[in-house]
Amino acid sequence: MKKPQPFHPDIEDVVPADVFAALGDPIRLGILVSLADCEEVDKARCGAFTELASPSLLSYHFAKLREAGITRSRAEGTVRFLSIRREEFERRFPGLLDSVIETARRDPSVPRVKLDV
Amino acid sequence: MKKPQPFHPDIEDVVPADVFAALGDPIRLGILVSLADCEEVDKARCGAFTELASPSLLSYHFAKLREAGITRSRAEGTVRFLSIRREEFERRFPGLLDSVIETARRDPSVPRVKLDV
DNA sequence: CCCATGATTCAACGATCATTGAAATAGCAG
DNA sequence: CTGCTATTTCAATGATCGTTGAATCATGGG
Repeated sequence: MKKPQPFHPDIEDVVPADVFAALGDPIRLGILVSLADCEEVDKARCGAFTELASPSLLSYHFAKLREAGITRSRAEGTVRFLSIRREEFERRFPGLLDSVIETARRDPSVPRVKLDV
Repeated sequence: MKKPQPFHPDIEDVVPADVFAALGDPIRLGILVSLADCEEVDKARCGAFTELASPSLLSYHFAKLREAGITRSRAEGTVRFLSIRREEFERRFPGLLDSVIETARRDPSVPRVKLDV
């Protein structure tokens, strides 16, 4: 059986309160800024975030971000790649993601991971 | 005994994850955009929000917004006035509040109240 | 002083959350 | 097929959340 690609909500179904709820956790903000700071777009493995939390907890947080329409997760072989749904999200909530990322990036309370080689 | 003015966190102690958590509820977003759309700045009574929820539930949500550093609450006689901590918040998280409010304002899922006379 | 008004506090509830560790799954390499 | 690696799922936990309704408190007006 093929491993199914995970569920991604239609961006139009995403609602502001759910987005903010998903952002309301330091680990998830850490995942987001780490992704945003990653040069190699769409090349961030899930396994690269282990400094932030245990694998199973990461999986939980990945799902939260994904279900809030913020990130996309693509299975490729045994690995999963994570990326931000930039263009779609920008269309849906213009300007929001940029200031969220800027805010999180500036703040030392948000944990980080270096994703680039 | 004088009714004590409620607790407001030092804006420097406010952390992004807590801000987003506070924004992660439709009623609280509704309070925020209603405040933002109010012409008479600093003149919004707590009691003007009863369309959004019961008094006790409103009180709960007011506290969440206040403790996240987003709003200010000033007791004056038997009435309490609510306002957004605009300047302070803008200094602490430049640009964030504007795009949050714009996002919430644009979205029909966020309930609203008409505060002006 | 008593009462009405505006608002908060409290106790309770079920629901969801973040976290853990163990088990399951899928693909790849031998 | 066998095992190895990357990741998710599941079951269980305690904590926090959103909501309700009753009780409380503070203030101003009669």
